[in-house]
Amino acid sequence: MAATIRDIKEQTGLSLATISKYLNGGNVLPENRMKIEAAIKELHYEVNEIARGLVTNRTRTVGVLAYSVESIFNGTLLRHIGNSLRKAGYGLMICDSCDDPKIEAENVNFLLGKKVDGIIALPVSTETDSLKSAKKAKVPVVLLDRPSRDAEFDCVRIDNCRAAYQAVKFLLDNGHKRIGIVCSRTEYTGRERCKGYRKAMEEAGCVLRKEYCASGTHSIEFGFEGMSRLLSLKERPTAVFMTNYEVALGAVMALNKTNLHCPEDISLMGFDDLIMSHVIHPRLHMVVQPMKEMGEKAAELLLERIGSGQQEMAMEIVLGTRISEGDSVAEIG
Amino acid sequence: MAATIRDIKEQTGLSLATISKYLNGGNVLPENRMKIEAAIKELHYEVNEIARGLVTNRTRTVGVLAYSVESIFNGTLLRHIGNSLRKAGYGLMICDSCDDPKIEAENVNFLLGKKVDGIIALPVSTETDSLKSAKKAKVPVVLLDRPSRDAEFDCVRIDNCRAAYQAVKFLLDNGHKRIGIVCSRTEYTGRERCKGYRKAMEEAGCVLRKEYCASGTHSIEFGFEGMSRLLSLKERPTAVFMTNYEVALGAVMALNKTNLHCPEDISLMGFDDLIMSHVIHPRLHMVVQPMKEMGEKAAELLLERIGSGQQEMAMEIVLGTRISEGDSVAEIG
DNA sequence: AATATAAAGCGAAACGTTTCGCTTTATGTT
DNA sequence: AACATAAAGCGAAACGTTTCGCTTTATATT
Repeated sequence: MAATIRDIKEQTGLSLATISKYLNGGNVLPENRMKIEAAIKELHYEVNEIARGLVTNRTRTVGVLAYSVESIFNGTLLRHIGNSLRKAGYGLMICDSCDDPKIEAENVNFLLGKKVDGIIALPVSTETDSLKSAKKAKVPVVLLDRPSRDAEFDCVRIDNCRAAYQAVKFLLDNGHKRIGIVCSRTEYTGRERCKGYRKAMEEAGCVLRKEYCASGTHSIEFGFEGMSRLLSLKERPTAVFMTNYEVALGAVMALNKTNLHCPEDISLMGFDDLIMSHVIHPRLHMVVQPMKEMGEKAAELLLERIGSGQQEMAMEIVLGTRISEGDSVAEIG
Repeated sequence: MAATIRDIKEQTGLSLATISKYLNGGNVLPENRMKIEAAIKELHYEVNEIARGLVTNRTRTVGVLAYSVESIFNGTLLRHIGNSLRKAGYGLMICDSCDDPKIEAENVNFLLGKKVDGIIALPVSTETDSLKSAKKAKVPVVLLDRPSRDAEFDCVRIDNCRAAYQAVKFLLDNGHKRIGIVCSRTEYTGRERCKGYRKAMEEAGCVLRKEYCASGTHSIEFGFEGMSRLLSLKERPTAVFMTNYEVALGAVMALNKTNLHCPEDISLMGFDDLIMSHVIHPRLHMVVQPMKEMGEKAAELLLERIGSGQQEMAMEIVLGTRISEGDSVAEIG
């Protein structure tokens, strides 16, 4: 049906090799270049990527392994990854691990079967055994957001512990001492952020009260529940750090249910600058991650690895974060 | 590097044709079957989908064109589409249109270049010209959530007008007469839902007050702003219908900012049963769409079209909705 | 036992590119 | 004018499958 390089050959009288050379940016006499271009236009020729893939062993397709495709955080990351890859002519085949390591492992094999040129993975956990088969098949892997425990893969991420440390330090600097945390402990990032909280508190000589640390799952529900718990304490915290978007959303809803006000009665510090924050009243102080850079860097690094072909030492790109100031933190005592 | 069918041939002494037949589920003598299976295991053979694709002209890959990949609604749909397709051995290549028709058009061509076997599209608008090139290339297209203006493509969706009608009818049946609406008018679904609202109101003989209809973009921001507007009216509505998830989220936040209570001071009806609803207090009444069925049906229909090969008359699958009752609607007067 | 029929196997061509090694043509140097 | 060198073009093989049309083998029927 569709025109092939052979039709171009007939039309121009040139050889397949020459036409192929033209298609891949090689040098061709101006005269022949014209001929080829005319023929391409006339026959609506487009190169068949499948055939090309068969001989070059390249599909110009990258697999994206997301621990969950329902999270808005990942949606945003996905957009940036996609935009970057597209510019390079790469498509992305996405796989949803549904937060299940078993599905993740299946997905890796599926992607290898589809002969992707590389994989960007937002892994379910730091236990990245499922990715070993990719390594064995010499398909480059770049982790995003979450590193592997053994640091055996390239990784683009932020320093979660440090980011949390700075956030809590900010609260401390504003005079807060009784600082609570609503954090998810089900995934790496949450645990790291919790560490940062502890470190800042300890350094400041604050006691780490067990009842100030509400930990649970990465969900709006838990954010609601955790915050409710903190608010019902006899001596409730004067400030609360919420370790991610979903948790913050639930937590703010819990606060709204009471007749306490932010920042008069309680100060808040969130994590992840997603659209919600523009609408919550008062505007939240929050740690912002460079989502765009994260997606772009991951894409960039992966393309580089694909290009080089050889297996290099794993590298880590750790991007900086900053605190976006809102009106949710009061200076006290 | 990897084993090919030729290696299996050497190992077993059978012909390529026979092995290929086995691989594709054809009949082979038990004895030979054993040999082949042993060889496959020993050599870790896996069929090369690229080579297969070249001759069958099938990639077992489906393109998904999403108007935005940042919306949580689409994330959920994506998960269901992905799960269904995967079961059939299909991968999905996803493209983000960023709510821009121009990008959408580019994406279609990109997908055709990648030789996808079919496309599931959540189009930016009902103006689906960009998909015509897919039609020309005989690549089946199934629209999801939003139909095409000229009904020229298969489509899986709900009856938005009817769903909204029922929701508003529910409010009317509970004695409400002054019913407001916060709706997005930037996309098809929002406009249809608004129509349903009007129809129900008119049928009930209620005046359609202009100031009760807050319309704007599909965003949390607008939900917040629109609801604020309604709440500040001298004679404010006794009930408000919010036409989608984002708008509802913003609207509830706006309500929380005031000291009005739901359902004592105002009743609420939302749209889309996403996780938030389990956490908002009080639990929202809402229209729920069968997201899982939508994703599955779209996948199923597309696979059917891919299988049949021929172009059939476009069909529409319109799924039912229901109202999930919460505690946000009071019976009045 | 002869024959008809079904089942299994086979060789070769095809799918649409890229690439290797070689030849031809053009350009520049002495 | 002869030659060296660079540039462009070419034919053929290769990539790893599937599939077509045919042959061989096994099974069933009379």
